[in-house]
Amino acid sequence: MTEPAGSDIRVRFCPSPTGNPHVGLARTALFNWAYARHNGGTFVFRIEDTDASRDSQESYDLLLDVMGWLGFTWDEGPVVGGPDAPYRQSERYDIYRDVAKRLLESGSAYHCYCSKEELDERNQRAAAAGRAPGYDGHCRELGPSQVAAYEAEGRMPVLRLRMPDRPITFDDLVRGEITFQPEHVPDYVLVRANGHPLYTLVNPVDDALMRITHVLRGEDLLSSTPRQIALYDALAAIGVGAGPPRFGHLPYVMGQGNKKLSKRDPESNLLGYRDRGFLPEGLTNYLALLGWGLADDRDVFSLDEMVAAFDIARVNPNPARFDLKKCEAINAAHLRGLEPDDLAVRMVPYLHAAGLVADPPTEEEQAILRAAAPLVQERMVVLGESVDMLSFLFVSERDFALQPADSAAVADPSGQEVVSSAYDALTGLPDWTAPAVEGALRGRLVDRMGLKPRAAFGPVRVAVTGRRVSPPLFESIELLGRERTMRRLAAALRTPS
RNA sequence: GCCCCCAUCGUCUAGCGGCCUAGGACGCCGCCCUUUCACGGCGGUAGCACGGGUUCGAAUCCCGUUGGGGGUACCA
Repeated sequence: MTEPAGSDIRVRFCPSPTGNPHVGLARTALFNWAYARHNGGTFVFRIEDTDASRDSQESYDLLLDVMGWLGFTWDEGPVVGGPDAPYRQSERYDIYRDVAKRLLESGSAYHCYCSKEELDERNQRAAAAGRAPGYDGHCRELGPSQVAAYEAEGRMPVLRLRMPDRPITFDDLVRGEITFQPEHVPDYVLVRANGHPLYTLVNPVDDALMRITHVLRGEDLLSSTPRQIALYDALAAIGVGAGPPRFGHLPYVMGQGNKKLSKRDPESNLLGYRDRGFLPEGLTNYLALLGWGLADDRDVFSLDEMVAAFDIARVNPNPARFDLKKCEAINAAHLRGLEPDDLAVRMVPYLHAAGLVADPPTEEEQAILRAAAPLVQERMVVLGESVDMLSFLFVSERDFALQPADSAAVADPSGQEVVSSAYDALTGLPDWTAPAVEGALRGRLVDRMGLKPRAAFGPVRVAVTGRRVSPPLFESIELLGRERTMRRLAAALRTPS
């Protein structure tokens, strides 16, 4: 086997369109994509939709959507096409039928007529006798008369691969050399009795046909690697492909406890991260950290930096637990690193979904957004939080209301006094800027009335923003404008306690 | 049962025989900054699963044990 290098490298990402795209999927896509881009190779995107009972068009659409969101552009695959089109396996059944036929003719595969019941029974007996279970090769060398007898019974055969009677060793890119003994890798089914090709056949066939050189996938597929290697060899023997690719088995992404992050686990739902307002660069950065690192002392990096440095040999084989807290921290770091104008743009879909701004925003909304972005930038972990932080700026005066849990701060007598004094202090303020507002309020409430800043500005904050926690007060007041600020202060004074 | 993979702070990890009284990050806890919340700064908490080897010397290499995970489908 010659080592493919640089631009000869071809990798693929080949999910099945079942259910919602999940985090593990994204991690596998990321590592494959980064490997291809690092080497200037080709990233092939293939859809493995041969299980009609579980696959759905909706899931397929979501897959494409999410790949675009994460920024994993593919060189060959759905939409963009390529020399080995089509890239949806459901459109390639003729190919599989033909390959299966040639595998049978070459003797690499054979028809097996054993029924499920017969298989179970023999397995049980083998287990009882202390032998390894698994297919026993019963139909390997059937004579013509035996075949005729089975057919006369109306049995329909499956197609099995004839596994070689020798150990299979491969050099895993992340784990090193791994060997399986032949007695532990029995002949397995490639094509169902009803003629439907299985994943076990179509995955290696397409890898061979698409000249895939490196297969990076989850470690759940590690033990199926030897049987696939045997198939790649059998395929090469009939002129399909050039033998097995290199394999690298990525560590699991675990959820809470010691369970693999499963598709039903809410933390695994990729769309949930987008809905909450994770940045694609934040999420991919965190995902990269699950088994890989840019440098000892750097956790926050861009996708470009990852591509430049990515090395599959430096991937850690340990399973990694998904830690939402750290994922959020990484995302927050990326959020802080954004240009404020960029942040303003990215908040729009979330504010729009909450009914606060138009999409695209009006010119006036845009101006407020740009001015507000720097105020909230270091206060957010995810973009969705912009809704609570900025709603006071966009909500109509008619809909403006104090948060019930916070309203006590202005309702009690001391609060009323503070708000009343603030109203007086701001009345007739010549220029409505944050420093001027601060000067007026501080002069009146802190210097003259002798209040602690906390006691002075707290009630004002609640009256004006509706919340005890808000962006910086004086800047917020400037942005809100004179008229709305005064109206809110006045309204707070009328608030019955 | 059998096969395969894995094993450093709570979590992600650095470490590839001496630089380790084990470094960083997240989290958590203090303190500072401060108009709230954050950001930022400083400090703290906490780990080499166990037992044998090999070696002058082991977190690092080997073997075993234990623990965890995966596979063992006419799913992918």
